[in-house]
Amino acid sequence: MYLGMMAGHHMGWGIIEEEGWRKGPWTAEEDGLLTEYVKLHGEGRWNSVARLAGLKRNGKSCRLRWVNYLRPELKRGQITPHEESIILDLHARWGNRWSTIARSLPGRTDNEIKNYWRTHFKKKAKVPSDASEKAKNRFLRRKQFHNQQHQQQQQHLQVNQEEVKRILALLDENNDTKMPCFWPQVKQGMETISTYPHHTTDHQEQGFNYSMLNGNVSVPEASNNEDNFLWDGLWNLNDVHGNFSSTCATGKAS
DNA sequence: AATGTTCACAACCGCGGGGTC
DNA sequence: AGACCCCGCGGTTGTGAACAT
Repeated sequence: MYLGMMAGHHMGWGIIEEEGWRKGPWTAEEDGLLTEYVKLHGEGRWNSVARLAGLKRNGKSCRLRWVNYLRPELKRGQITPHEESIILDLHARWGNRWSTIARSLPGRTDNEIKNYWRTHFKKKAKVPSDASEKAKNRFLRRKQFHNQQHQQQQQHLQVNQEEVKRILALLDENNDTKMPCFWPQVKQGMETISTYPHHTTDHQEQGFNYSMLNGNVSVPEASNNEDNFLWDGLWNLNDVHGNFSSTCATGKAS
């Protein structure tokens, strides 16, 4: 995807600023240095990176590169239809609070979601025109392709459902489900899939009625593929209910 | 085939909040 | 108290790819 292209050659800039900071696309070598730095020192103290890792990048640039691109827990690939529906839901609720929305989509960054929204939905608010109709058609074609991919993904997910139910049963036994940070995550290949309960259809009237918010954890019925596993990290809805710790938020450095 | 338009996304910027001295 | 630093957020820009005409 974009990685090889961006890392492989620069696109006409890669400027050295007056202060000596490099700007523009990151090279594979810089990525390696930054990754090595984080392995050794952990996330944070970004302004030390230049000195300690031998990078000619300012802290801000390093942090951004790590958070949006190099973090190992990042999901690659297209936004799935169910991720899209979460984005729509949460955007309707919170507006452009991209980082908040991103916390409900493990492996996705605020930048990614922001870009996705701008590309796919911002223009749709305008009056339909020929051009937008064509764009819509293109989008639908892509979406159809995504759906196919998603169905394949669901097949993998079904394998994990048994595991999730097993964990939930254990949690029920221990009556321990009021600990949102304890919500299980299931590994699927390189991806970590959070397993929050599915929202009900009337969530827009009620705020978010994800059942676990009251500590009542239930496994969603396997009604259909599209909605079945709409479970990603909504314990981070502390903004809504104000009483959930977000310390388990994905990817946040301490 | 050439040209124009739109999409996708990495990266930058400015700003503000929180912590520390 | 306030100056400074670090960090994170949201908005914007720039560029190549993909698509349409």
